[in-house]
Amino acid sequence: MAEPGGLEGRFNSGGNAPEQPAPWQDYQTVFTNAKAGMEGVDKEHVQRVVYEMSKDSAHFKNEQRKAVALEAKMARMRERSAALTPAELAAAARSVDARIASLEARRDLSRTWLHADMDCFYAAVHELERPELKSLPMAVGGIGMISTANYVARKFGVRSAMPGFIAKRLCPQLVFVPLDFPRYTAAAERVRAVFAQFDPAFESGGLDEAYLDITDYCREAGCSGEEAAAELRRRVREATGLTCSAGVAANRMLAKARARAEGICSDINKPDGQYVLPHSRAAVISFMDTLPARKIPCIGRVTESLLRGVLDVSTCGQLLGPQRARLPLLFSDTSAAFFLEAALGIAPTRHPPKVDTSVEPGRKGMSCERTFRAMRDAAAQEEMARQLVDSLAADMASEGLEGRNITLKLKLSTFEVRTRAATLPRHARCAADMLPAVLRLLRAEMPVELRLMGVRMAALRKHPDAELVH
DNA sequence: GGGTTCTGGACAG
DNA sequence: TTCCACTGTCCAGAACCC
Ligand SMILES: Cc1cn([C@H]2C[C@H](O)[C@@H](COP(=O)(O)OP(=O)(O)OP(=O)(O)O)O2)c(=O)[nH]c1=O
Ligand SMILES: [Mg+2]
Repeated sequence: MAEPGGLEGRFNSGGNAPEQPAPWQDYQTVFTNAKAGMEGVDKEHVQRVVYEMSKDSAHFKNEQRKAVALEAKMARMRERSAALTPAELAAAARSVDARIASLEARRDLSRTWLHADMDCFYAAVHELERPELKSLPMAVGGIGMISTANYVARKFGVRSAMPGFIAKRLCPQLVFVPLDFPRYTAAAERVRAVFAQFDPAFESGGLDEAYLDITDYCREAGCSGEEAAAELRRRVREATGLTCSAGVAANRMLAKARARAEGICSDINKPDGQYVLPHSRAAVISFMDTLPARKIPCIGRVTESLLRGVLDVSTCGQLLGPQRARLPLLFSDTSAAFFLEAALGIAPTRHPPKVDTSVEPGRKGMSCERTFRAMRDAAAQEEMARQLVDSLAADMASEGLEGRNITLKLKLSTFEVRTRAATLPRHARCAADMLPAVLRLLRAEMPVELRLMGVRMAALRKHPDAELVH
């Protein structure tokens, strides 16, 4: 998204706290971002435990390597920013302002969007069948990795994407429940049946969330977005026993950001909530003004720190401030355009056209990867490749797909990731047609000590004699 | 100049 | 089969093609 760039030293040259932070305070992992369920958590304690359990690991070394690379990129962008001339900045400001004006002229506040997100989804599904788990700290996943945790566990600082052994240290009584995708899929189906009542064309993002254009529903039911959200949550609870949170606003991005601002993903834990952003330009502008840029979907940890480190920007309002002229000069055209639209609170208000999945693959790629105990043995690695290719081929067959571009993914014991791709002479459908290329790619990397191997097929198409599934 | 392929990486859930 | 996952999308930059 972002790219090397230049700088503007005066904005952040001397702004650091005088006291040196303890090393664990400096360890910015994904867990340092507060999330739903984190109220009343001793964040310092959590951060210290995470740091102590990480600091001597290969994983930690790799994180440091990435941090150094990010720092270097930031330094290049600062330099470039500092080198910008007043003439360049003035010209850029004119074009940015023209773009803002034209975006503003086409702002569409006529639609009503709802973003729905299930609360603690995987954990809630398990609690449905085993109610006794509700009062126990529980995490879904294993000792290696946690997918999500219930509210009791979150109070201990346990959260998504946290390795289980660290979570166990934070909360020794933690109960682990293994992943059970068939259950989540079944629950998602029931939830989606409810979503369809409000918008038959709803778009799901993963198993547990969806974007709904409820404009038509509201008109037909003669209700407000707020009332529709309450009704949707009521029907979801009635049909599934699960709770969800909803954001309502004039477009999809705002609907999600509105909920993220104080519900999901916020410091305050508010499950089963709904959040409405009024359809007025003033409301949108004032909401965006103080909204942390990080709350915008697509602005992650890295982009957030680039914006802060290079431009001293942390809110959407600041994105539109004096620094706006630097955006197109420091970031790619697409990134800069995206930042502007996002900061203005502008996003698509219509569903994209549907693709016919009986003709189109319905996806761009399909992959399969596995983590295992460090492995050096070449024969064992080749056997692993065979297994992965077998299961990939089986997955592709289940959707009647064949592909022409195969990628081998390796994660070394050092956590360094390598991908090696090959374009096949013709589309491959069965494992036997994929394996030779995969083995060739693998052998070219040997000797290596691996902790993960994966295979991915792209350039997909539906093969001619594919049966239409149900 | 354009296109394509390959690689690494950000992001999301 | 584990002491930091797995699946999928998109993008930028480099290398290579014409
Ligand atoms: C964030 C995340 C989620 N998941 C899975 C587990 C989650 O239950 C499911 C939905 O993700 P989320 O909606 O991000 O989380 P959640 O539903 O568990 O909790 P919240 O109440 O805050 O919405 O996706 C992962 O497997 N890995 C991840 O890193
Ligand atoms: Mg959720």
